[in-house]
Amino acid sequence: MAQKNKLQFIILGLLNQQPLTGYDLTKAFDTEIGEFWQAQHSQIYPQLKRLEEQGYVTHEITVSGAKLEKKLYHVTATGAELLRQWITVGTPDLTATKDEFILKLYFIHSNRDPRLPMMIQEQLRLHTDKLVHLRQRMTVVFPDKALIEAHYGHYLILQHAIGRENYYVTWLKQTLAALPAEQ
Amino acid sequence: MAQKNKLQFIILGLLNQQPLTGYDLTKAFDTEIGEFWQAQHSQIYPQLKRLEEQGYVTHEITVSGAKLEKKLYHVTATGAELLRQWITVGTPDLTATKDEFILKLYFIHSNRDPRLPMMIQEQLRLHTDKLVHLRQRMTVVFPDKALIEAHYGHYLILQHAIGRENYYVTWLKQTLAALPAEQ
DNA sequence: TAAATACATGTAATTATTTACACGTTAAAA
DNA sequence: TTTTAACGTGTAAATAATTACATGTATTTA
Repeated sequence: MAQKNKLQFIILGLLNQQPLTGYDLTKAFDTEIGEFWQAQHSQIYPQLKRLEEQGYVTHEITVSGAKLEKKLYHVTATGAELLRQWITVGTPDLTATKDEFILKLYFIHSNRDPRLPMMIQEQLRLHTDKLVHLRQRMTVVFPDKALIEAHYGHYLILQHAIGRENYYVTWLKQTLAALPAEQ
Repeated sequence: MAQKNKLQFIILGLLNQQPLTGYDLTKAFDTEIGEFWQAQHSQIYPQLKRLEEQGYVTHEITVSGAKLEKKLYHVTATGAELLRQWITVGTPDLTATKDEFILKLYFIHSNRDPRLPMMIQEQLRLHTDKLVHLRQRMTVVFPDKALIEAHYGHYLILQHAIGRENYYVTWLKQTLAALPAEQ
């Protein structure tokens, strides 16, 4: 029971905060949720349809401008209950992170491999950029304590992501510094 | 080009160290590789067949006991070259970690939610156990410096995993301690 | 006002991954 | 010596996820 369709719960969770369109949901995966889960619109629209068939969400049509129809989805009482249950049951499976760089490292046997410095420097750039981006988001999304209290979980996961990237950057720097000097 | 069949490279990388059977490869995903990638035997056997059709690996049959046939796979010259290329090209995509617990946190809005302490404590147990297990592996796999030098990449990823879990545990403890006292 | 970008919703095809089915051997423990 | 666990190799079915196809509207910028 590894996957169990987590996407449905994420959608329910997002809709439980406020009614959204499929397009809005898709965008949510580009920001904070995207830090921990990804989904394309081609996965989201069919999932919304299924959730509606099962009675967990409903939609109303609104019209923007002259004729553009939007479907604004919101959770039903049973949908909210399903969400509550998902959050309440245990989460005993630690899924392994699929990190391609780390995977490559495994196959490098010598600390004198000439590719190592370049590889680590590339990751250092990427993870430093990400860290900067996350810290920036923290200041934008949580400028004051009232907002932290109103969206505590969101605050926690941003804080967690920052700490995680910070560790990654620290580890990369250390690893780079520990490499033998080039001959 | 998000996925690009990384499994094939992992298999090539493992076979490049020493000839292995499909069964051996499957087991490798239970230990260190499993820390960063998972695959079942139902994925591995067909992949081995495809790699052989493409000329990247070959196999020889050995017999264990009276009649148990094993297929021992090893990489070809072109297979080794494909592996080398994969390691050498850049790794610019930071794939998001899919962490179900963190996902659930996002939908908890108040730091007074009665489920929070229980949820964090469960994760604390899980990640502490994992940390203990990883540290244990470090002492078992790398008892001396010579082994570290011979398998530097393997050492690095174990060290990285330990640091990552250590951060996770620290963050969970901190988060638990920062929760408001129960009423 | 024309063009570009963002908004908006879907389906089809392909690939990746998991779970279940299926069969047989060998070595170790009870 | 029997039975259990580990060894060993595969396929089938279902689900998850990505990429490509397909179409049209509204708003903003040049």
